[in-house]
This record gives sequence, structure tokens and C-alpha cells, in this order.
Amino acid sequence: MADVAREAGVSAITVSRALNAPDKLAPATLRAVREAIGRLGYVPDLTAGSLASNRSRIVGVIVPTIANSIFAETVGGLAAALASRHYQLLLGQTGYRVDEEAALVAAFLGRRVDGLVLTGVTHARGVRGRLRQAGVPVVETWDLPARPIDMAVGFSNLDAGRAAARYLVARGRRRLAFVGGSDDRSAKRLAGLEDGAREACLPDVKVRAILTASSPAEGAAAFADLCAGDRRPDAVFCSNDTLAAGILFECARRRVAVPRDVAVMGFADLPIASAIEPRLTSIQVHAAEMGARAAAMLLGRLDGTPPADRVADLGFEIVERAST
Amino acid sequence: MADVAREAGVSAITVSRALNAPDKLAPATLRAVREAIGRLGYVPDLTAGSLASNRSRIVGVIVPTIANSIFAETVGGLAAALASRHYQLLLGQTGYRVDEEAALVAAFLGRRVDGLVLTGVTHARGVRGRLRQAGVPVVETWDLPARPIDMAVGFSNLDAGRAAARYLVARGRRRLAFVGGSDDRSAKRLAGLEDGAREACLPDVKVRAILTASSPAEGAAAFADLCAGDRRPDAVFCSNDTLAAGILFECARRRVAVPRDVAVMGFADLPIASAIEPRLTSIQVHAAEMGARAAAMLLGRLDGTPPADRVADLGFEIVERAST
DNA sequence: CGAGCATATGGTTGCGCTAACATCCTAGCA
DNA sequence: TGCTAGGATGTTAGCGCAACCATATGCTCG
Repeated sequence: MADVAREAGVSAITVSRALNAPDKLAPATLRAVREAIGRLGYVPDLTAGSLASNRSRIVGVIVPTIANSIFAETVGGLAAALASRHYQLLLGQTGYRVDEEAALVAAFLGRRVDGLVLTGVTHARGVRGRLRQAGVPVVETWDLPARPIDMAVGFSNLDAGRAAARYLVARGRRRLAFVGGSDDRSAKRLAGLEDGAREACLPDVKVRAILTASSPAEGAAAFADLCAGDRRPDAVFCSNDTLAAGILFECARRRVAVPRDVAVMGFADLPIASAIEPRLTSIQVHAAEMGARAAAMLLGRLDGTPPADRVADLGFEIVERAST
Repeated sequence: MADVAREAGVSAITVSRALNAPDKLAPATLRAVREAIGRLGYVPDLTAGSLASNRSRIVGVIVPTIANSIFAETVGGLAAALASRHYQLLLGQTGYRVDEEAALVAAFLGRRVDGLVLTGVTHARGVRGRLRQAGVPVVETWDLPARPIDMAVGFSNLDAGRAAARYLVARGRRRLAFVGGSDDRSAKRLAGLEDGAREACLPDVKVRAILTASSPAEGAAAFADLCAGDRRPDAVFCSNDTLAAGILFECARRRVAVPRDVAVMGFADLPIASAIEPRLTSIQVHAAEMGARAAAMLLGRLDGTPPADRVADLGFEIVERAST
């Protein structure tokens, strides 16, 4: 920066201003500095800038795994919204382990991130406190916390499960089954489903938990497993569309008619839901918008214009198609 | 850090060593420092550390879009491999625009990243030079560069397209079509396909370009479009499985028999390929491993043990299933 | 015509940490 | 006992930038 200043015949702080507050400089000065920057190929050190200004222009995001399309969409929306304001995104994966989340939070706080986006509302002990104490803006996503750490944007997984149950019950289904992961949010959807079944005085919901990453093959296997029992369920709710697709494929192979013999309902409304045969009823949750809203909330706070509501419920919509 | 030092009755540099080189301290000192850190809830400032040590422990990765599963897998593999060594990952999306890539490269260099992972081998003017000059380890992925900027891990998109053509020709197909994006890597796969068609003296490959993000709906529309002409193709090669899935769905709706009337071949071997009905022949490219290898190459360089080969060809495999 | 103000630019200092060198201390040995 | 080697710890000096306050210059208006 000193070299650029010398080259342009100004002081270092003027170079700094040319980069951070160009409208505070006389047009001629600005031009001279920019030319000097171009001639010397100067790349400002944002690390040093962060240290001096105490603002990093970095936002951290922590997801269970980026390889899952639904989180990738949220991260994509977040990254796009932040990029337009010259913020950068630091990405961490927990692999669905809460202690990993705690470690990532500590590391990100060490990086002095200006904001943090978390997936889910259940965190390791001490994480809440450390985040509060650090005073960093935080947005929790993909669920609605009873008591947010700071801000949140998402939907109620419990309500989504309950809505699925009511929807299926209203269409005459009596033997409900659930196929999904065992993570916190899937568990809430299951709890909602069971709740809805109880409301209608139905027998217990049959559950098949997927331990590893969701794939159509896992869904197919889970369905085969469900059929092995005495009475096949007449409706299956899946914690994501990838699993549901696997179930539809398995139904086709077994010549089980969908929706006549069994109704299949997915979650997240991925592109595949509207394209598969039969088209899949699913629950749309606005994944990309969740990221965009999280970014907007953080940026609002950083700009000093805090959002009106600390918690944004984006809701969900049952998208009815041929599979139910 | 000064507070911790005082609390533990040592000097600041000893605290620094407790964090960065614990084996250089006497066990008792180390314990005292760690206890002080715990009592005070001290979170070291990695920004200041980066500035002082000139190593950021941050790696940047730039992909067209994280919402596309195939890149998400690579990023996932990369993030996992880096996390185990306490490196963090900075994520940037170009939206398939080379000038965006140049802007992200500049921003990441400003962050003083210790390494950079790029998607593809075609970059905006000046990017090569700036990266070389910065001396940052760089890994290009998802293709094989004739002249790598630094290191590369991937496969030949041209060869993959050619292999698809040869495979289809060997099975008696004569009227080849291509459905895919217009980005650099898709274009190379198409070029390979055309090359293979030329080898076999076939008529021109029919091409349907997808402009926006790939989805089954786009694939279905493209196939409908291909059928509108005088002679329907008897084989379609897609630049990814999501598009191919859409084509299979559209075939089912139109009662076009697969593979009898038309062979469909995908790319990337996503989970859906092995689950859809009929199961989809695809080209497996080891997306997650690409990320892991990129991480290994970078870490090797940063540890001073440069990899034997600067370019790793992970190859690809045609996974034959029912759709061809 | 000069007080008063806005705009443009500069000098000094410190952000929190680590590299490099300096010093101290203890064990081991002749 | 004196000496040395090497491990443990401390001191000093920045890393590259922006906040803060000071200063200079032009310009308005009574």
C-alpha cells in the first residue's frame, strides 16, 4: 500500500480510502490511485484490513453436509446474496454431529466472522452462550426455535409432519409409515406425523430410519422392509424427495400401484418431484429463499437496520401431485 | 492473549506456543495456560495470527454453482479433508461466468488464502498470471488442462464424450443427440461426442442446449424438442443425470420404449441413476474423490512434500445399466 | 473581506498475534 | 567444580491496514 501511495503521489490512507470509500476522494486523486494500483498489480490485504477495522466481511455457514441438495440450495442462496455485497462465505460441515458444530463455531468465532448461519435449532452445550457473548449476529435456519439464539428463518418441522398426516388421513389413509433420517429435524417431522396419526386415532406410525446419507437406494430398501411386515402401510411420508423417489421406483418394480395401493409423499420439493412418474406429492420449504433471507437478516443487522422480526416463518406448502 | 498470559503467570508468546506448538512447552506450563484459557473463555484471533505468520489456514474453492449436486460432492470431499487438518474453506460461486471467477480469485487472494481450488481449466484473461505471481498453490478440477496453472485433478471431458459416442455406436445407434449445458466442460463432452460420431461416419449430432440450471423438466422439454424433428434420435447423451432422468420420464409419458426406441445415457452417476426405472447408464467421474485429492495435493504442497504428479487423471467409467 | 463551514488529505497509533533472536536454567559429564 | 548442550521461556519488532484526529484548501455569505 505504501508503494501504491508513493507511485500515486499520495499518502497510504488515501489509497485505503480509494478502496473503501471512493466517494470521499476527489475524482482526479481517485483516478491516480487506481492507475497506480493497476500498474503495480496491488492486491490489498483484507486480513490486515480486518484486523485494523474489526470487521472481517466474512460470514460463516454451518450445514450437516453440503452434498445434500437441500442444504446446497440454502448455501447457494446465501452465497449469492452475500457476494453482491462483497461478503465472503466460510463453509463448515458437521456431518450431523453436534460436537463438530461446536468446534466449527469456535473456529469461526476465531476468524472473527461478522455473522453466522446455523442449520437447525439444537446445538451443543455452551454454543448458545459463547455466541451470545461474542455478540455475533446469528441466524438459525431450517427450523423455528422456541428461543432463538439471535435470529431465525425457517419453518416448523413439527407442523410439516402434522400437516402431512392430516393430508393423508383426509384422503382415507390409515396405516402411515415414515422413512427418514434420525437427525433433529427429521425427528420433528416424524413427531408431527405421529401427532397427526394420534389425532385421528390411527395405529402407530411404522418407522424406518435411514442412518447414512439419503439416496434412492436407501428409500427402496426401506420400502422393501416396510412391505415385509404383516400389513403393508397405505401411505409413506419421507423426510426427503430422494428417498421418496427410491420408494416410487421400488413400487414400480414390485407392481405396487401408486397411489391406489400406497400413497407416497416426499419432502423439500426437489426438481425430481415434479418430473418423476408418477409425479410426487411433496412439501415445498423454500430452501434457496431461506439462504437469501438469512443473508438479508445478517446484512440488515450489520448495516444497523435490524430486521423488524427476529424470527421469520417461511412456512411450507403441500404440493399435491399424482403420488397421493 | 495478554490477559491469559497474566492469568497463567507466563508471557504472551508462551500462550501462543500453547496453541500452535504445544509440544514445545513443559507439560505443567501447558496445563496452566490451558486452564487460564478455559477460565477466561479466550478465543484466539486467527485474523491477527494470519497477519503475523503470513499463513491463513484458509483454502478457497470456486464452483459454478453449489446447488448442482456434482460440485457439491466435490466441495464436500474437499471440506471434509481440509477440516481434519484445521483448514477452513471459503466458498465462491461464479454462476458460470468467467469474469465472476476473476473477481472471486482477486478477492480470495486478498484474503491471503493458502490454496485455491478452481472448477475447470478455462479462465478469464489475467487470472493465470495473477495466480502464478501470487505463488499460491492452485488445483484445477473437473477437467485436465493442457498447461495447468499449477496442479490439477480431474478427467478428460473430451474423452468422456468420445467414449459415450463409441459406446453408443458399438450398440448400433446411428442418430446421436446431445442435451446439456453450454459451459466449457459440457462443450468438451459434446465435442468428444461429435468426434466419435465422425469416426463412425454418422450424421451430425443433434444438439439441444440447456441455458439455465439443469433440471428434469429441462431435460423433458429438450427431448420433446428433439422428437419434433423429422427423425427422432436413437440415442441421447446428457451432460448430467438430472437431465437424463427428465428424458426418461418424458419417454415414459410418450410411450417411447427405452432402450429399444432410444438409448439414454447420463453423466456423473448420481444416486438417481442407479434407482430410476429403467436404470440409467451413466459416466461415473468420482466427484467427491476429486475434492479429497485436491485437498491432499494442496496440503502436500503446504507441508513441503509436493505431490509426485502435478496432474492427476482420475479417469471415468461408463456404468452400463438398462437405459442403453 | 473575513468568519465559518465543507471537503480533501495526511500523520500517528494500534489492532492481536508470531518470527526471530535472546536469555535462562537444568542435566550431564570430564 | 566448571563447562556445555539443549530445552524452556522471554523480549523486541513488526505483519498491513484503518480509526482517529489534525490540517489544509476552497468556497459561501453576511
